[in-house]
Amino acid sequence: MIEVITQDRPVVVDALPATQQLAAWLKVLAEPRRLQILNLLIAGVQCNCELGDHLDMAPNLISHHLSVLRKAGLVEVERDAVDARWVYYSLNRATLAALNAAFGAFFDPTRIQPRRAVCGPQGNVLPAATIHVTKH
Amino acid sequence: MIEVITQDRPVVVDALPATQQLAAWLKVLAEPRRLQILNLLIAGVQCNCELGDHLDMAPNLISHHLSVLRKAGLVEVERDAVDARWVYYSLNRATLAALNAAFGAFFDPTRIQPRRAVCGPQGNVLPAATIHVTKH
DNA sequence: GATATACTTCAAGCATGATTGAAGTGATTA
DNA sequence: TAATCACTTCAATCATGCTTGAAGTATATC
Repeated sequence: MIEVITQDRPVVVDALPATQQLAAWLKVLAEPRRLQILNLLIAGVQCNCELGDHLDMAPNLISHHLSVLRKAGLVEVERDAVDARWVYYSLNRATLAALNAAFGAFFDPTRIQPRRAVCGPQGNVLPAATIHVTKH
Repeated sequence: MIEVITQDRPVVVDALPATQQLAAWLKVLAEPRRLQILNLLIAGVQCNCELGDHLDMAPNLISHHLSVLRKAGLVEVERDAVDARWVYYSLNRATLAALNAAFGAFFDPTRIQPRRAVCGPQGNVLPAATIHVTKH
């Protein structure tokens, strides 16, 4: 826990469970192929083979990514009642809702505070354009 | 581009710019320390040294992560007008708004389509609980 | 039972990127 | 001008995890 002093009372800028949970979800989502898989699941595509056809990926790789998504609670698994060899994946709407809530809470524009001049001379600030950007 | 057939008209499930852009942002955000840095920036903390104090990180590492955030357009840089040795980082609200919009659009619950039985016998589905989970 | 199907798990190889210490840059002060 | 300060860049190490091919599992069919 880190405390930042406001006018007269401390505000907690937690290093915290909520942020950690969001970080864990983002790590799972920060994979282009997993996002594509989610995109297909959202569109109603559900079996390993068809996901592979659409994304041009080996079935074991699809299986791996689906496993990661499943461990994160984002997708669920079912087997076909007629022929149980077929496996269908679907979205976990509750987790998706929690994810949306966590993301929205963290990046809520109204949370943004003005600069606190804790270090530095006094904090009169130059426009960004005047900065010397080093080229290499 | 991938086309999925709905009732009577094709719906584009693009492999697409919007998803690619979101994936790029998520990759930048999927780093616990960067999320913590953003969290501090949101709380009004802005110079490298103080971020380092709060997060117990070396200044060069902070600098590295801030550089990644800056290249993603999420933060901006300014130098102090009184003493230009001090550098202040702040959030780019426009990019943050675009990020929120992209995330919200991708994970919009109303986008979720019901299963399309394209492969598999017919798609009568068993509850997830009946699945045999292999242990090792 | 033997074979086929749909998928999963395992055991590498490999690439990306976080981390670290040292050197470098720009600005200020003595 | 020399020294200091705040920060950045560089080079190298190291860890995480994606990817791939092979082997394994569960289910269904012959």
